[in-house]
Amino acid sequence: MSAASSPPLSIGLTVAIVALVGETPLFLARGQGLAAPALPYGPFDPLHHRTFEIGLRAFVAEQVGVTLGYAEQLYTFGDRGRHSRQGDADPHVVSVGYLALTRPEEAQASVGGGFRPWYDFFPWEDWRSGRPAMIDSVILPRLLAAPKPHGARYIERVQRLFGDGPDLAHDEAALERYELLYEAGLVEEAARDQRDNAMGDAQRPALGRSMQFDHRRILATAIGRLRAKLKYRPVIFDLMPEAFTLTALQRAVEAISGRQLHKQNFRRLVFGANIVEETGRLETSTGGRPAALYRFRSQSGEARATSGLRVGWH
Amino acid sequence: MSAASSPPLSIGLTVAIVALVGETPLFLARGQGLAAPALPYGPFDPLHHRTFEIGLRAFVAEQVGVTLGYAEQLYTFGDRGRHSRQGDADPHVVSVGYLALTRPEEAQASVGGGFRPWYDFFPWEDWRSGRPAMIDSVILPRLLAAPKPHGARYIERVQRLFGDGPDLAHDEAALERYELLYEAGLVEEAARDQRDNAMGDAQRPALGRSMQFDHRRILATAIGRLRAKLKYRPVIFDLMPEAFTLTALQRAVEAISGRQLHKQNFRRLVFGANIVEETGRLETSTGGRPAALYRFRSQSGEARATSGLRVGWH
DNA sequence: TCAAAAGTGTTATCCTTACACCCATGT
DNA sequence: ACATGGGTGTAAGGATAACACTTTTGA
Repeated sequence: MSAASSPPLSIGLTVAIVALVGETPLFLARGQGLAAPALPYGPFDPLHHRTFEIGLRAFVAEQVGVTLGYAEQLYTFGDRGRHSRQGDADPHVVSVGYLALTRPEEAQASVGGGFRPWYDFFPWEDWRSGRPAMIDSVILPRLLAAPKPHGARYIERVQRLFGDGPDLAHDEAALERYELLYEAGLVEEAARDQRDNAMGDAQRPALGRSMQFDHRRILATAIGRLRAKLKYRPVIFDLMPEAFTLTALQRAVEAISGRQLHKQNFRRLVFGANIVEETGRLETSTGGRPAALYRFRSQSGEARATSGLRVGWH
Repeated sequence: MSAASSPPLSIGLTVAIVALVGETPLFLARGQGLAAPALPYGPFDPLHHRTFEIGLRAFVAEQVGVTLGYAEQLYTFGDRGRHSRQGDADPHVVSVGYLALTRPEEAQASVGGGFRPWYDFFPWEDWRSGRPAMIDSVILPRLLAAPKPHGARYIERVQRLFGDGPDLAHDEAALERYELLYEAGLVEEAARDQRDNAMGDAQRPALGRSMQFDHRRILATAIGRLRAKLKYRPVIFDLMPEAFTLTALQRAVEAISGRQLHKQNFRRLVFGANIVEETGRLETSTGGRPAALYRFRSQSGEARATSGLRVGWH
């Protein structure tokens, strides 16, 4: 009856640490220069740390000197081969993926790595200036011309994830989109992972920058989860400085969700949720009329500072 | 850089297998009679199984003879002590929790365990006949009279999870509710897990039936996830027989979500989503006018058989 | 005086909610 | 005939989407 007879494995923690500087969503990457970047990861040692999250905060503080705010578990990645490289033996590391948020101030202070814009790795996820041209010029043609035999639902998935139907509002489906591109062999990781993949070497796919191991998949999971969470929990404020203008808040939500929002409706939403309060101060360096500075209204009251911003797109 | 230096741990799989017979949501429990039931669990061996899900299906088929339909990972539970009992040494089993669905036919055919109604273990989650009386008569008084010092947000959480605010529609918050009850010492597991808990032995809490280890927490996670999923993916059909009446479908959604729905609105929702099609047959044994039998419209077309049923409560 | 960004009032539209009612069958 | 559950039309109310406009600053 006991599960203790399973073979010993090592368990790792891998974390997507997200910060927002201005209108650019960033994540903390390890590895500079030419090599494909990786997410911070470290072993989980239950003798030293009572829970995953405690272990996570400890190794992040030690390894990269960043203090984490909000953290949540994403998914546990255990596929065989997920941690192998080239011709290595397979150590089979099972990894518990986490999403963590940190404030813009921390994004400067990191060591042994740097924060990078996440849309460099997922250019098809940034719809703030409208539907990215690459979807129609590159992604859809290649997806539909993909040589390999796909499942019955393949066309349906392509349509839902990249088509121009009403479901295009699905900003949360970042992982599904990445997985579709991976399956169709359009990201570099697909070619790297499968030697037996008889993909034409003629045109390298290179949709977005690639990462080591399955870390881009973990990052896609993090993006999707964060975008979903925005809508029902006020997590956006964990990415904001203490005080902010309403436009800055809107730009922040737009940056994370990768969608443009309607100004008035966004304001109504924010005020309706009773989620911010005025500081009384003004921000004058915006270039036009000075903007009122607000702060997050975390102090309980009976106000529902627990809800998120159920944005509907522009 | 490598995570391979972490100490060896054993990894288990624990699964909440859900079925629906009539209007009763069930899960597969191991252990009959007096002992607290447990969820099926088994070791994960990466040498035999390439992924968690493959390993899961294998051990479930072998152990309890049930064929799984839909399966999805829930959460990985790794807190120290989660697998200890009474005075045991702590083997620290990390467990990857899964939700799996199976058809009503399978619910009869299981061996070495049986399917049990999940609301026996979460009576406060069944709102189909209105707000359960026990919330006002037992849960709220005890939560508010809880002796231990709680976090700053405690009252806020009580209000949000069990109060009568507008957020009461939060059927998905099953895990949060269970955790609140656990923290307040109102479920048997809380007393069992903490010897140092100076809880008055006078009145045993016993809110709902208890389970072994942290399996009730995993089940709560499964319930919440399934309820959420219903709203954006047509998973309900994985719990239905081939053909069903619209009322049966409505009762199924009501059973899972624990809420009563409005007949006409539910029908409009179903037809609007273009998610079912008529079989042409009728069900006559319902007691009144015969009902049309429908089936799930999985065949693609351009119809969006991918969406769920965004129900709003009665 | 003009550009640039903040901030607001108001309307059209759709979706949600809920009322009330009719239909087909078994007893 | 009537009880039982299946099945539908339609109107009220509220949330959403988008229009166009005014205000306040710096250059």
